Order: sequence, then C-alpha cells, then structure tokens
Amino acid sequence: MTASLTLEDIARQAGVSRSTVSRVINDRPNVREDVRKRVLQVIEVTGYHPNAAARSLASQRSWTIGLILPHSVSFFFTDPYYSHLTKGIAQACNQYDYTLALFLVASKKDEEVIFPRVSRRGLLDGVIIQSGHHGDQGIIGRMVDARIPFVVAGRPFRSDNVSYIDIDNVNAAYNAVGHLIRLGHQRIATITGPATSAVGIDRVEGYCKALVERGREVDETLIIEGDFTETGGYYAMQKLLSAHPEAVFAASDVMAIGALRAVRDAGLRVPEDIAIVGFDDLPIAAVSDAQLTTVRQPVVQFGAKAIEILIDLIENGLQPPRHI
Amino acid sequence: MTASLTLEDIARQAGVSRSTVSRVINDRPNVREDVRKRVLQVIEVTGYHPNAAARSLASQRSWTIGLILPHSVSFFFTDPYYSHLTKGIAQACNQYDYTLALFLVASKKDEEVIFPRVSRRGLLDGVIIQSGHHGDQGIIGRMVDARIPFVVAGRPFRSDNVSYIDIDNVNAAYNAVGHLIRLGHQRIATITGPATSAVGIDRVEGYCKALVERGREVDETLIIEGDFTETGGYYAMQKLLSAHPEAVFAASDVMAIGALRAVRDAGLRVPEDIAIVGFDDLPIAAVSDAQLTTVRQPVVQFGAKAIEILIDLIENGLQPPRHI
DNA sequence: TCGGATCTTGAGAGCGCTCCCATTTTACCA
DNA sequence: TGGTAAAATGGGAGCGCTCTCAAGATCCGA
Repeated sequence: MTASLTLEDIARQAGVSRSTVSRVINDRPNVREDVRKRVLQVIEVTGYHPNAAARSLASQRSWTIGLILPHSVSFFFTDPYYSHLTKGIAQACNQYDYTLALFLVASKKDEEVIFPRVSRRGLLDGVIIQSGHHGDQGIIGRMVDARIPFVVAGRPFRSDNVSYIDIDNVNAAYNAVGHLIRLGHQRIATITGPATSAVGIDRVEGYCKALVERGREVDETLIIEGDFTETGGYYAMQKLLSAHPEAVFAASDVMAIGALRAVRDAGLRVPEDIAIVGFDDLPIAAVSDAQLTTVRQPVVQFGAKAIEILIDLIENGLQPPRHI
Repeated sequence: MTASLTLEDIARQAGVSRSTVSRVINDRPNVREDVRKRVLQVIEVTGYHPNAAARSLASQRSWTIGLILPHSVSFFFTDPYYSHLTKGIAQACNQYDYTLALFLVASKKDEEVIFPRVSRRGLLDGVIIQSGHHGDQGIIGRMVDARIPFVVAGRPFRSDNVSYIDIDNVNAAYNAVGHLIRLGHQRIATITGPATSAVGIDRVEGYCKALVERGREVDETLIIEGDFTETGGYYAMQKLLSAHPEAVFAASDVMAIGALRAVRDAGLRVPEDIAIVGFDDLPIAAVSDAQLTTVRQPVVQFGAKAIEILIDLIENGLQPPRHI
C-alpha cells in the first residue's frame, strides 16, 4: 500500500493548517470561502480520504452500528423477515451516514466469538438486536452489562429498562381473525409460532381475543403450534385437517404457504374450501398461486425506526420507549 | 458513558507495563505464565475490552471487511441468493475473526454515499463485491482506483486484474440441460436471466452448448428472457406455452417457481406435461408442491471461499486468481 | 479613525493502542 | 560461581485525527 495521505499532507499542499482542513472536511463553519475551495480542490486532486480509525479514536464515535441476528440464523434462509429487516436497517444507515456491521449468531460458539467483538470500545456506537425468542435473553443481559446503547427489535421477554420496538402483534392478529369472522367463517383455526417466541404468543392472544369478543369459544383442537418454517406449516395443517376448519390464520406467511400446500395436497381448494390468512407482508406471499391474504407488516420502515431510536439513544441517552 | 478502561489502567492494576498487557491480549509469547494469569485475572474482573479504534489506528488493520451488494438490492428481497451469500460470508467472518460491514447500494445516490465511506482508510481491510451485473462495472473501477483489496463474487464483465470467484455457470447449465435431454425430452426451452448479467449469458451459453453437442438445433422461440423475478418467470412461461415445450430450464429457482405457476394456471401438470429445472439450490425450491429439480449452488461455501481469498489478498497481495 | 466584538486560523495536547528497542531478569553451561 | 545467551519487561515514539484555546485578522459603529 502506498503511504497514504494524511490531514497534514493536505494542509501543507493547501498552505493552511491541519485544523483548517479538518474543519473543511467536517463541514464546519468559520472557514473563509476561498480557503475552503482551495482545500477541497487539493482533496479532490490528491484523492484523499480521511482515516476512519483515527477519527473514531479522536472523536470517540465510530459512526458504526451493529445488527445482531441471534440464534435464529438458520431462519436467515427460511424467513424473508430477516432479509427485509436487514434491508430496512441498511438503508436507514445509509441515510444517516452510519456504517452497518452485521453479526449472525449461528451457534453458542458464535456467541462467544461475537460478544467480545461487539463489546470492544470504539467499534460500535450502538447495536440493534433482533429478538423475540426466548433464548435471546442472555445476549440482551450481556448487552446491558456492556453498557452499549442498544435497541431490541421485537419485544424481549423481560423488557425492564430495555428499549425495544415492535409491532402490535396482538392487535394485528386480532384484526386478521376478525376479518375471517366477518367473512362468515365459523370454524377458524390457527397455526401459531413456537410457544417460546414472543410473537408466537402475542399472535395467539390476538386470535383468542377476536374469537372471545364475538362470543365464540376457543377450541383447542383448532390451535396447532408451528415453528415459522414452511414444513412446520405443512404438517400443522395436516393435523388441522381432521378438525375440519373453514379458515386458518397462520402466524407467518411462510407457514401459510406450507399450509396452503397441505390443503392442496389433500385435494381441497383455497380459498373455496379453506381460507388462509398469513402474516408478514412478504412478496413471497404472491408466490404460490396465492389465494393468500396477509397482514401487512412494514418491516422496512420498522428497521428505519429502530435506527432512529438508536441514534437518539446514542446521542442523548433517553428512557426506554416503546413503539408499534 | 463511564470513563472506560485503558490498557494503562489494567497495567497499573496488574503491576506490569502497558506493553505486557498488550502482549497478553494479543496472545503473544514472551510473557511469564504467572504474569499472564494475573493480567487475565484483572481483565476479567474489570471487564476490560480493548478499544478497536485505537488498535486499528496503531496497527493499520481494522479487522473488518465490507460486503457490497450493488443495485440488485431490490433483489435482496426477491432472490434468496443474496441472503445465502450474506450468511456464508458472515459465518466465514466469524470464523476468521473479522467483522463484517454490510453495504446495500439501492440507488445511484446510495452509491455516492457509500463509496467515500468504503474508501476511508482504516475502516475496511478489504471488500467483497457481489457483481455479475453490467452496471456494477463502475463500482469495480472505483475500487481499483481506491487501492483497496477486493474480491468480486460472480464474474465481472471486464475481469482484467481483478480477483473474482464464481461458479462455472456454463457448465452447470450444460449439465442441467443435459439431464433433460437424457430424460428424453425433445423440445427443451429456457428462461434466461437478463442479457445484461454475466450469469444470464453464461447459463444460456451452457443451454445452447448442451443442445448443439447432441446435434439439436437451437430454436429461438424456445428462448425467452426473464429477469430473475418470479413474475418475470411467470410471464416468460406464458409466452413459452405457445411454443409447446416439453421441458424448461429456468436460470434461477425463483423464475422456475413463476414458471411452475404459469404452467399450472394453464391447466397443465408438472412434471408430467412440462418438466422444469431451476438453478440455485434454495430451500424455496421445496416450496411449491415442488416437482422442481434444481442445480445445486453451494452459496454458503462460496461466501466462505470469497473471504479466504480476500484475507489472502489482504495479508499477502497476490495475483488475480479464479475459482469454480 | 479607534476600540471592541466577531470571524478565521494555528498550535498543542491528547484519544488508546502497537511496535521497536533498550534494559533487566532468568536460565544455562562450563 | 561467573559469564553469556535467551527470555521477560518497560519506555517511548508514533498511528492520524479532533478539539480546545489563544492569537491574529477583519469588521462595525461612533
């Protein structure tokens, strides 16, 4: 690597001091216009780029935020939710001029590797953790100890003193099921997420609430636990078939697609014989010949919101807020 | 933020010098065993974490690599290829103890924002660029100018002096089509990628090669250009139907699924009436009632390989190698 | 035209670490 | 037990930037 340019070099060539060049680069006031021009000129010509490490060290800010996707990594394939979230966050980072560092935690071993890395001072200004799963609690605890500003995406189980943002899963599920009721369906089933996930639980709650509020009874045989995978949805639907539901609310689109397939394989039609409602707002929902309704979850804005809160936290350090 | 600990603090508490603590942290030899223990003890107790910025500045290494996913970002939804690649690279980063910085380039504007960021000295040790698309050439050119070590994933159009890794698309397509021929199919069609993408072109080439080598003629009406989206696949297949193909080779699984849907919507069966072969190895291929064969593309290992080459490049600075 | 207020500029002191080199300590062999 | 080689340790000089502060240049109204 050719010896790279420093502020000092630029300063010398422009006939000013290091400080002035620094002011120009950081777009600060109090620099005479002609001087600013001259400096910018030199920067342009020389192709100078400031050194990020030095800047971080001196300013105590890295302008980098971390995104931690825990355990769930296997889902990083399966569930487009993660790609979407990542995209939303990445775009927001661009917008606010932050760099995004991605941490995929696939195993317990990864956790041990990643954690010290995340904790390094000067690497990350803040962190966003995707959560909602039971096992993620450990990570969150460690983050608190590490005194790094962070926001949890998806409601964590113990949420004391932790900033998180989430959509109102209970309500969204409530509405989806309400929709099915209004369509006149009687036997409405649900394929839930795992009982260890907050979203899973909340969405069942919304399902129950919608039924109960209309004076319906909750029939346990119409509730089957899924695992947010397509195969899980498929098998859950198979089991459900014996209970003869008229409509199914699946707690994720991916499971909805599995369910759809199961219904078809049983020789039934969707939505004529069985209506299916999914949850997530994935383009994939359009995939499978799709007579699939879905609850829209604006994952991309969600990511952007997470960043905003985090930046606020980094710059000001507020109380734990909540969002929907 | 509480004033954070420095090497010096640890040194004082352990009764040694900064240098010794540094040696312990970096796992270097020439430290007496009992001293090492004592230092580690202090680090443990105090919860010290070294400052990444300072380390980068002093050592001229950031231990961070960047992953640039260009324009194609809209695909970051659509095509699971990107999630897979990202996952592979992220895991490899964990393994080699690098941090991964993700750059999603959605627009020309993003490009202007991201590029200076990537060029900053001291931020990235190296970069992996996903390419294969025509428009990505500009980015690659700028990377060369910026004198940052980088590896391109997917063959770039002009590959002089550039390290890249790719699978052998021609051959893989050749084999897939060969498979269809061996199954006895006569009229074999293909839905290609855009003519602006290297993969698209290579896969058509393989298709043609397979036909020609068996003494078949290439029928232009059996070649339809797709765009790597499902909808694109759907419409391409609709057009193809009038040419009455017996089998279709789709240049990506996502398009294959679209094609599948089109065939079904036309009242035909897969694979009885029309056989479909996809390309990519996505779990999604299992989705749609799936009588879908697919060419396996080990994207995850692919990512790992990219990292390995990049690290080699960072540490040694070699010639442009190629891989399959 | 002069004094004070304001704007512009430069110098210096770090930020927390690595790396080189000089110094001290230990180990080893005659 | 002395002498030498090797191992262990400490000190200093940066890495390239930001930020504070003081000094110099410029402006304004009276």
